[in-house]
Amino acid sequence: MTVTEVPPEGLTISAAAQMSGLSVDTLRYYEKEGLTLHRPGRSSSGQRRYTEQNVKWLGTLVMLRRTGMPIRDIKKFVELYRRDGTEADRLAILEAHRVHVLEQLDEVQTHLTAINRKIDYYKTAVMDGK
Amino acid sequence: MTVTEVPPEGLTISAAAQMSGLSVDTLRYYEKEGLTLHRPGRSSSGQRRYTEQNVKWLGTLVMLRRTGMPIRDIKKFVELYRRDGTEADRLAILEAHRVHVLEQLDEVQTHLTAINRKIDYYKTAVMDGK
DNA sequence: ATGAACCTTGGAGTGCGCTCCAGCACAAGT
DNA sequence: ACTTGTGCTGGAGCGCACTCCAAGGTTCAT
Repeated sequence: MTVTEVPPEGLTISAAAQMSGLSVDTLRYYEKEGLTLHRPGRSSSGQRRYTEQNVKWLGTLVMLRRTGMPIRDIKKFVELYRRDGTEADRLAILEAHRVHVLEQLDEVQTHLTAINRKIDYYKTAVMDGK
Repeated sequence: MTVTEVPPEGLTISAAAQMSGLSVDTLRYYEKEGLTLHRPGRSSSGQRRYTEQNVKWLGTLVMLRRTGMPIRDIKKFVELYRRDGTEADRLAILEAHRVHVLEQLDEVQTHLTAINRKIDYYKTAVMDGK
């Protein structure tokens, strides 16, 4: 039940980049920073091969990054993730992050209504000929 | 009907910083970058004095920044703002920005539901004793 | 009148998150 | 066989938005 087929021999880095919405450079950078849950395997000639599991984790990284979690915090999360019995800690991090995201959203929404007010003001001003 | 009194001689930079939620350094940086609508006046000894108008504009800058508008785009907006008859252009910029903010919000909200799902998963996992 | 607390400037430095590059190896299509 | 494309590494470079610093001036309370 995969959205897009991942062949058993794995995806090339460019394919994984396309699927995750990240750039090839970013993928290598994340790996260098230790953000991958498992490093992707290598072909006989040393090229990365991404499994479906690898790609799924990239999705998690995107989720965390695009909600504003800094690289170094993600790193801590991943390190936890790699050890068993850390479920409670992972939960704590996610819940703290959730609160953080909600605060962000709230602030942006407040500013958004101010933007809307300004837009309404200009719409009237422009309509009234300059 | 001002929220906090602004004396006629104006506020010091640190007072303006406190009111706007920006740092003193950021205030000077924004001014250097040409983000102020009007540069604040100076005391006899050359210290900045912020009027209520100045402080209000800082609020606008905060609104644009915290919704993700880059400094260089704000700069263009301010330059427009300083010229008369640019109301339609200002409106266009604000509307484009509004769309951008809505897109951002939407993406973050999507990721948020994914975070919530993960949290629910861990809540169950943790409850079931590790 | 001495010291702390504030302000000024120009410019250097920082942290973040990529992004790009050189120089090389391998892969795939024709 | 050849050419084009893709991949590898280590490391340099970049854009952004501040943030800090040195060196000095002013203000004010004790």
